Amino acid sequence: MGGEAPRRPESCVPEIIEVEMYRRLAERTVGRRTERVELLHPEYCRGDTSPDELIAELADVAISSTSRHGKLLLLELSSGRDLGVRFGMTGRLIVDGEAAIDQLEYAANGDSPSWHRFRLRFRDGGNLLVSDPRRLGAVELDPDRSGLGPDAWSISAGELEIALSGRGGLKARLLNQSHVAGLGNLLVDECLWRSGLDPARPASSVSGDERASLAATILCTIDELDARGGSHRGDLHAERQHTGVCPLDGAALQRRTFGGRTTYSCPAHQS
DNA sequence: ATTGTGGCCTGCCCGC
DNA sequence: TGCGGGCAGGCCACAA
Repeated sequence: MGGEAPRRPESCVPEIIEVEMYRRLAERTVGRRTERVELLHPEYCRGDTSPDELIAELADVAISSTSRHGKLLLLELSSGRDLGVRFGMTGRLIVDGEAAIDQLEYAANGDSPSWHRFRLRFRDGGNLLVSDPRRLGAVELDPDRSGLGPDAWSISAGELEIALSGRGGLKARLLNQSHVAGLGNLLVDECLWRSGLDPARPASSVSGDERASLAATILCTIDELDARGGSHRGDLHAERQHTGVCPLDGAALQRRTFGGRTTYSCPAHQS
């Protein structure tokens, strides 16, 4: 075996794109009525909702609509309440036995019944399932969204200006969900790489022109990677490794840590 | 108000 | 072949 190509499993860590895929899949549950909920791992119910309350509220209620704010998936219930689902780093949504990510990718990571944390059973016999090996995700009724910034998929230049105002590093601000909701480590690295901006720069040092460019890049990158199938399909992604080189100019990529997150950037064209 | 750190958890990969 | 250490893309609490 050659062993030249880096072996990195296709991963589907839920950033904004994956959660939007989950939301589209969850659309299949709209209009359907629940029969009961299975909280297969009680600790998966967090925040202000108790397991008993969750079980009671999700028995015999219809799904009215779905929405998403950043990485938070919301199922609006006919009772007027919302069911919020966070996916952490390893959460997956499966509706009626079908995953949002296409079969090949999904099979690469597999699935195990022991990872199943939460299931809504519908009266029609189908179900909505959250599978999450690491249990870093959670479900909660009426999650507080007041701390979330504007959704990255529709962020305007003005909203980005507000998000980047104040102190702090550029990457840290973009990752902080209270400033911009939805961007994760992969998308931020990809967007900054495409924009030619150094993640270490103070956020406030980004000029108006650079900000406008970054806002446009965020929108088109999300659209493009959505079309490609996920946030791990960025141009930079294959080079996110120790020997990685910039796909643009061939420079050896710089590997640093910001806020505990591994960051890859190009020292030649990101400044 | 913001950054940095550790913890939460488990799976996976690598080296021994 | 098996084992132990290190690492992981999110998020939260906490300290500084």
